[in-house]
Amino acid sequence: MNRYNPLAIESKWQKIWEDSDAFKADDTSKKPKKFLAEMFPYPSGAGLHVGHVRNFTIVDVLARYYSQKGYNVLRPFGYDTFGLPAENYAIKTGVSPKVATDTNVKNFRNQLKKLGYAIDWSREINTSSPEYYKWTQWCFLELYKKGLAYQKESYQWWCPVDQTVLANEQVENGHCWRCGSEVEKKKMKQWFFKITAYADELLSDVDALDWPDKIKTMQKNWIGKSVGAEINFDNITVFTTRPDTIYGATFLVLAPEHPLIKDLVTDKTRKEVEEYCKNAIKKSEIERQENKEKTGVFTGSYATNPATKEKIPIWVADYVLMGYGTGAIMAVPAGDERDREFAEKFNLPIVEITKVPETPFGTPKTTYRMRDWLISRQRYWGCPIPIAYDSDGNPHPIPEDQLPVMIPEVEDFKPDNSGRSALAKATDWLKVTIDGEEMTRETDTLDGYACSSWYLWRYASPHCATAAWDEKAINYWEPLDIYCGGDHAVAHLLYVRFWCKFFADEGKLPFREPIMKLLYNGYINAPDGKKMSKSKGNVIDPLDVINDGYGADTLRTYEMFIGPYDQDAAWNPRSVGGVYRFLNRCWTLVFGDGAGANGSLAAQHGGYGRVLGAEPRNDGREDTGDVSEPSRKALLNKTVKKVTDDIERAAFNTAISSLMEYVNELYKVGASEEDLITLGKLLKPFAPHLASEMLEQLNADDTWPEYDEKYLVADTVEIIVQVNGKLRAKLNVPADDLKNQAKIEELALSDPNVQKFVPGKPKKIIYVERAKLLNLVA
RNA sequence: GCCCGAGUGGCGGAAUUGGUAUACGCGUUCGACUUAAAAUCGAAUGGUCUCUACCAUAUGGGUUCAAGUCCCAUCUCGGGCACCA
Repeated sequence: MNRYNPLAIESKWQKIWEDSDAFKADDTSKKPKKFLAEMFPYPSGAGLHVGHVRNFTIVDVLARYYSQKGYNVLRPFGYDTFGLPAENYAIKTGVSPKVATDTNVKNFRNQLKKLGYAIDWSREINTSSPEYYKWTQWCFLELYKKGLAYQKESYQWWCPVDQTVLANEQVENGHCWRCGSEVEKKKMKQWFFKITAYADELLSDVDALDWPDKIKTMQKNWIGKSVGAEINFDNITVFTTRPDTIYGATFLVLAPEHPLIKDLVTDKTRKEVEEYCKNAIKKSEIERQENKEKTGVFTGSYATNPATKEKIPIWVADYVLMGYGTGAIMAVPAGDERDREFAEKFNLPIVEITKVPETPFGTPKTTYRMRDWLISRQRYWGCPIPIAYDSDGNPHPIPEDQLPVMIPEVEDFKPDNSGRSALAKATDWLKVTIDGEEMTRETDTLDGYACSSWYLWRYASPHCATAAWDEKAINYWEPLDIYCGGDHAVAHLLYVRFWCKFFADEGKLPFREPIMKLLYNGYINAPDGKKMSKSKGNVIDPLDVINDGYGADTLRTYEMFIGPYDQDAAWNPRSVGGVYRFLNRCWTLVFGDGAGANGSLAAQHGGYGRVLGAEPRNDGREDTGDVSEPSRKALLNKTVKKVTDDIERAAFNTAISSLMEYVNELYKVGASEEDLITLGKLLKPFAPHLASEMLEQLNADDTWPEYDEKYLVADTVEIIVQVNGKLRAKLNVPADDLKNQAKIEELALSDPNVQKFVPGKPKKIIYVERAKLLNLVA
């Protein structure tokens, strides 16, 4: 007896797709293009998890849907391979990050193929391959040439025991993640990208994007535009958004890092102020957050309030941040809660604001919360910054013809105790000659987000050897039509917009926004509703689900059925079984005993399938295989419309539920060949292997079915009759009568149940043809 | 603290423009098939109640012929930001 055997069907089709390069995108096609991508993954040693599967399947459903619809689809794949896990693994085991990464990529690729994704494998990219990072370095130099990559002294986490720089995520509650000792801040020269140069445009262009409001709001808040004024209090400039409250300003507060403090202290206050500043600067942001209790010291100096002409004291406090505005504020305790708290603690005057200045004060000024993007990483496993220093310590770009600056092979991957990455251990590599001058290479590498800030453009021409991206390919494919991911709401999605605007200004991209539509998917949690984690032992391995016998089609369809794509969902093993049952029913319709082992149902039954009559019913009900042609057509067309509309609006869960309804109905009324072909086509984006098998058996292609409006209109319609908004009767009338309100009213009023609730003449009658509803007000 | 989002059966969820609340799936129950079980197929399944009636979409108000959907207030949960002047 035939049985649905997903694993056999899936390996068969995966081989066919692989052998035929089935998903290769055509760079010159005249068909309309669709370019879709997921946020490319960091290939961890653990392999794919169910969250990846959700993310990638959404893209796959859309990619397959659009190619079935006749679009020229580009659906590439890549790996974000630089990063700390590989480096830490290397430090621990001595295995080179390159070797470990290659293994992980290979594993990911095999797993992706087991899921049947419609990926154009000829476009695979990998950010740690020299042919890729050569162009990341080129991007850096473009920014450098325009002054948008620059160096600045900045504080960096430093572990005094390990003698090493730490990344933010390696600091846990102010302690080194490895040795547990308290970390310090160390002032070091660091590279930055001047993203703030684009703050205004990044903000104003957000609104027009077809992105979730949540992400748009987060980006806006992150950029954090404030319009205010700068006002001089003698030689101290403050920033305020409320210049109108200046009559209430009773003291000034400077950030501990403020450069003027040293000039303001007196012999009496110097020691105390210096001590305070030193401690405040050393404090981590976490500590500043934890301790909201106001602290501060008086500098000993006074400034003049330009409005009241009064002398007001100048204080230093760590609740004022050097990185925002001017690093100095006028404190208005009567108007600002923080200033009030500070004034109360230190007994400073609180003066009600009785007067508003007649003329606007100071210079209008706009500031942003967003800071420039710190890109220096003192790490080995990253893209080397293509810079060298001359004997005076001045930076020079590595000439373009010397790119890529390759990552040197080293034995020991630990950063050294000078705060430099392991690159500093490659002594030969460090030396470089530029224009005849011997120089020393930069040992910092780039933040991984730099590598992912341009990969979407590389996808258009991933093997282009003469440029980061080929102009023709960019013009054809870009910008990206649909991007899907569940992370990086601000960082990556802001950086890629920043680079896009920069390269557009350079004339290298013909658009100013890189991503037209964003689908931001939710997480998949463990069956207990908690986050999956190795330590909790509640991880569901997607490959286990496949190999348990459910197969990739069930896994994919289940993850699309689990709930709205943008909401978090908990894994439910029983529901996986339900989806498997559904696919099994689909299979049975075409291949089951009732369908006959050879040939389609239509061939066997001369038009109508089932299944019908092939097995006698044993449930005592009549076979309804002779259901009328119009109602059969109505069902089919209704389903095509529903599934099409649902995929378009990314409602994958309801698309699948309407396919389930369709199948349930076909079991009752029998399936025609057209029904089965339509089912196969509609099912293919979700369960491509099974659907391909069905369509092959039925001798059909996979073109997306069209629906015909005329079949959606049934010959009879059901009218809802309400009394005072409550359902009291349902009327079945010929469709033509929908226009005839008088007749419907008459029918409704003659219904005995309606008469019970409407004893006399109704006070008011509302008829809504669109909703097929009549409401009588009694 | 501020800014978003959400709250619907035993469970996941559906209801797209204010118009039949609970689609679809899980679970449960019953039936068919079977020596039996599994699988499969069919039926039932919000609550109260014998009466096809009343009550139910977090809570309390409101607007409307009509509210899960709109407005106001409250509670709970989730996410983001967190001394940004």
